[in-house]
Amino acid sequence: MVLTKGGRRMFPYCRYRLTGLDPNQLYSLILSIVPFGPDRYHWIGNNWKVLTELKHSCQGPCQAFSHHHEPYLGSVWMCGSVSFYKLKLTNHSQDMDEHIVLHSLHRYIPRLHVVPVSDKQVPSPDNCVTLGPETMTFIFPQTEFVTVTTYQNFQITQLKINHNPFAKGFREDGKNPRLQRLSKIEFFFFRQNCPALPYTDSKKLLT
DNA sequence: TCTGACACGTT
DNA sequence: GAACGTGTCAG
Repeated sequence: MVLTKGGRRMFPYCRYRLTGLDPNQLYSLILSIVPFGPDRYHWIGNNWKVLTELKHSCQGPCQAFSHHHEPYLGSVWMCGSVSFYKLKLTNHSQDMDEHIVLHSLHRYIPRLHVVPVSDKQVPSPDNCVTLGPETMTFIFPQTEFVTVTTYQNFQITQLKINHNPFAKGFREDGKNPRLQRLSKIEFFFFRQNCPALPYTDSKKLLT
């Protein structure tokens, strides 16, 4: 996931489908992002490798984000999928916009907290949700990610460009003149160095 | 490694 | 048309 000073949305974002809730009970949904470990990683070769094994965690307290629709009855939450697309990540430790502050080049994993809420304790800016003993927490290992400020892996970049509508302008079938100019430069460079391979392979070699 | 300006696309 | 969300690129 990319971190920026001003906050960057997660993509892909966390989306869940809930079942088994009490249809008549109010629930708040909280997403927290916790460190997978204290280690700092580097992209070396074609893998993430531990660069430094820190003896003491440099992470702050657990970071949490309330779903923007809340609280709702269990029957409402179970109607469809629940998305946290509005959640933003930042590496700015002094962030004042309620984004989740993370450290670059670290591994994290999101946790979903389903919090039963009584009618008398409806959350508000002055009354935060508390994760009590009745809170149900779910962790999905496949949602683990590494934070970066600059993409390290071309395949991930390409995956995001192909699936994120806001990055449509960078798709190879797009009409971005900037990309077309780069393609011509790459093609020229490729022909000078490796004229036997087709053009599509040259782009992989050069990136 | 990180930042900010930038062009382009979505909402 | 404005605000916002993207990856790129130069420094």
